[in-house]
Amino acid sequence: MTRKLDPQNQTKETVIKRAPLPVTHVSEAAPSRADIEQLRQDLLSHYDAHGRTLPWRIRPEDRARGVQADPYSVWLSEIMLQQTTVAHATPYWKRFLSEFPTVIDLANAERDRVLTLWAGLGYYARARNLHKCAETVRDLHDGVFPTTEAALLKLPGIGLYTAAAIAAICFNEPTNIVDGNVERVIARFFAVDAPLPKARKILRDLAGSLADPVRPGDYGQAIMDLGAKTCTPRKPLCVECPWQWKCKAYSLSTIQACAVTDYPKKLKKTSRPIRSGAVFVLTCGDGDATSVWLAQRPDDGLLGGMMGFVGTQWRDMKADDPSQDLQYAPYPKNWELLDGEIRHVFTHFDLRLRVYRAQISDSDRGHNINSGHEGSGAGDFASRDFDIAALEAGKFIRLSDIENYALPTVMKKALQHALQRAEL
DNA sequence: GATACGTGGCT
DNA sequence: TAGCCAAGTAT
Repeated sequence: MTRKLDPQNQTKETVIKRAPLPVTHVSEAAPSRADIEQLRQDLLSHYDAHGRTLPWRIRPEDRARGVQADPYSVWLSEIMLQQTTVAHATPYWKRFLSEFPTVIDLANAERDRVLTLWAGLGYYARARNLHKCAETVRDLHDGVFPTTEAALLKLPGIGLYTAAAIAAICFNEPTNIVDGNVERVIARFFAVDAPLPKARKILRDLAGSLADPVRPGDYGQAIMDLGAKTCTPRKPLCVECPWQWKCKAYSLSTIQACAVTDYPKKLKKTSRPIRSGAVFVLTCGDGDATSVWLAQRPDDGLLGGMMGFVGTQWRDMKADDPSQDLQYAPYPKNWELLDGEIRHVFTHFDLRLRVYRAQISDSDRGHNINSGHEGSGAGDFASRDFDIAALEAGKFIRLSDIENYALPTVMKKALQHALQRAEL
């Protein structure tokens, strides 16, 4: 039996024949062939009996009849589920599929519309790549998803995990599906002492040694389910685990040498720095006609391509200087610094955001905002030069229409803050 | 290989 | 509260 389970590791013939397990990292030798067969069977039986019904999965009875999943909806789910919980992603998946029933529909959509539907899901590069990927499938693949792991891997936003998952689930290719769940299950099963993230390669190889080539998609989903529902990060339910009989961490835990949750070992994360800055919420009109000034952020970097309020840079607390805030205002006006701060957590920093607010009349709007070139006076804030580029990129958006714009959560918080404080 | 990249839920 | 975690990818 020749099969490739790892696109990064294709030089050798089979998965079973891996490099010898490094004794320093693993507490026990690899399971026997017979054990591996038993483990596969245990997991798949467990999956057939208890597998979750998720909307992008085909139903068990259809699966039994050999029906294959739809690559478009599986791909959509896999991208959305990257670093995201099922509960959070599911409503988005339904909305996307409803508005874009096929990959062609998605490719033909405006990117801004895609970003709007994605708003709130986070990691917005996923949405930009999602659209790019759909365009690629439309333009380079006749509107049909490629069917191999290697070809899928070339598409934007599809990495090692997603390519393996789609190829296995939709096309029955015997790939090695490794996500965070699998890493945890495998680290416990083999009691791998090497800490994450350095242990990735070891865990990947160990995972590949167990992966089932006959039902690769079911196996992959089964082991991910096992990690999500049974072999959970905090309180694993070893009592119901089909792999308990061979699990090294469980075995060690029964002789009180360790707890199952000691695995996977991981390096301590450095604490998140705190950054701060300010945003300016400029409103125009009132009541139902209230509009706010929003600009599209540059395509690259944080919240790339999303809409947001104009503001200062977000800098390390120590480098942030509130006395300079008004130089970044989108419009010369008597800005009110609102009480309180927005707090928002990003992956790599905590943000504290001051919110300024000002209101302009419709006459101001017509006269100044759209021309935006005055500012020759000296010293007077009301006549300074302001950021014309930011102005030209922005526009007034009706609050009643704001759901049609790609506003990330941090900006929604700022808007809420400004509107609430304004009422006081 | 390390770092950038969102958000919400749970303890 | 503060930290951890969730079906990772791109650079």
